[in-house]
Amino acid sequence: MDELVSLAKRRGFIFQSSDIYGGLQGVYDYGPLGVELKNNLKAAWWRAMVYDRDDVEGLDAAILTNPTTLRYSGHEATFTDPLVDCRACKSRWRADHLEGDTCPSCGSDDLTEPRPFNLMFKTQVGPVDDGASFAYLRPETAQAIFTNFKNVLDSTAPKLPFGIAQIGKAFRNEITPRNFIFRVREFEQMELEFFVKPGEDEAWHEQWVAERLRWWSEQGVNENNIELYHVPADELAHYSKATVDVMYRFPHGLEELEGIANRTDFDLGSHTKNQRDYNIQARVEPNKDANAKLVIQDLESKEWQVPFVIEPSAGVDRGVLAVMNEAYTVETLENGSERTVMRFKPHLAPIKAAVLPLKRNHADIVAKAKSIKQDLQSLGLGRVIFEDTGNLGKGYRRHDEVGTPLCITVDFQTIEEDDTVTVRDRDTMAQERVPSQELAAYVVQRLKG
RNA sequence: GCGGGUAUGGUUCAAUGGUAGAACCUCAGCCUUCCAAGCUGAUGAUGCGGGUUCGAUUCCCGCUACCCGCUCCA
Repeated sequence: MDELVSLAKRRGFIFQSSDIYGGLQGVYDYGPLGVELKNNLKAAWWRAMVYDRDDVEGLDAAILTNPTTLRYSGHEATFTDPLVDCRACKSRWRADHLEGDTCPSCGSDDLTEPRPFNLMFKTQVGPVDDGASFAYLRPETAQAIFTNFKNVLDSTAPKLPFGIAQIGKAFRNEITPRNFIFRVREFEQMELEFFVKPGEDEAWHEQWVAERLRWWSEQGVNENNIELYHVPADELAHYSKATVDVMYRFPHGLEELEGIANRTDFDLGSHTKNQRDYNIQARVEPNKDANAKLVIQDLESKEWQVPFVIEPSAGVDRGVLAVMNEAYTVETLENGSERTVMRFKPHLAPIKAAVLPLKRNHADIVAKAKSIKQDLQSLGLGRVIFEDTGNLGKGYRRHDEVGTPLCITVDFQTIEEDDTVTVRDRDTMAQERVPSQELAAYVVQRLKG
């Protein structure tokens, strides 16, 4: 982990946030390469979830959230202050209100450990902080998908099963942020809420677990480093009927990368009005505030029903960490020297290709290299850079370390003889001469692999 | 939140009660230079605040951040 952290900083992937003022616990910034990597990962998710499917729509909702939303979602009840349960009389106390280690009700000392809650960030709305008007920073992106359920239904007229996908920031006042970007207070989620007919939920749940494993594999995450964890009933979140966690072998241990939950009809059932008109199976609090029915009509029975929802919910930052960990390799070369290589899949690589002039002070070579850089950049593949280094070998190693799949070198042969360039492969270090005219097509082809 | 540890250029380390040295990186230049190895030169650091002291990077206290364990679950 230490090596990864120092590489991340040295090469501009990830920095401590507010670094020059001593940092801020559990908050990190993404640097020039980090933002590319993260964007690429999110784009890959969006492509797989939205573009490649015909049954999912996207959404980008606000972070500031009406407290009522989080009351009915159950978060206000479960994300509150640290609580201690008395096993003897089943009473529950705020840990900071206890005097000593005994239950104020029955005197028993058989208490649970304080449960670390109060995870939601609050902020005041409007310029005057009189406490009367506040909002939460969303603790998950999911809730806005539920509260927009009718809007999406009305605007896109989907039929079950269908999903709504969202990528965005979420905030939790973690008691113990730790392990670099693994557990942080400001983080990004990629969440799909996939709505299905009640009764078909379990089959869809299994299908989504399989689909998500396939996707992580496509991102270069070795299946040998993944384990599924079927969350036991007594550990399930308040909304869940069943949850399968995708556990990844992070540098600090086996931990959750993504959770795939069967949230039943809890969320829509909690947020809908006229709850009694529908056969809601989850136990929900009576809702007196919602102004919309979050239901969909069954095409066969014509009945209006609250669908079940399967939620694959992945951490973007955790994904970045996993992908970086997978990519990180140090190998010893034949001449005894070492090189560090980030073996990112090409679609995730922060820099797709680097164009290097053999001599930095040879005007024709430099001009040709810059021209090729512009040509490749215009292909829209992602970031292409002109690498004006004084030493070609150093340039190659530098790009190995940031995971650039291809290095293109302009030399004397290019300008004096046959207008070919060398393309050097990050993983094999093999070189191939390619005519300049064919370079664009060649690069496109290579980056597909 | 509890217990333990750490904090020196971008990175990795060194040193000292008299204000810091290296390697690598970076930058500028030279060399028809394809895998970090040549030459010349340059930038850059004691996390923050307080105390002790003639003087603190060094000793003490507090804070902050990071790491390990408990905890957690995107």
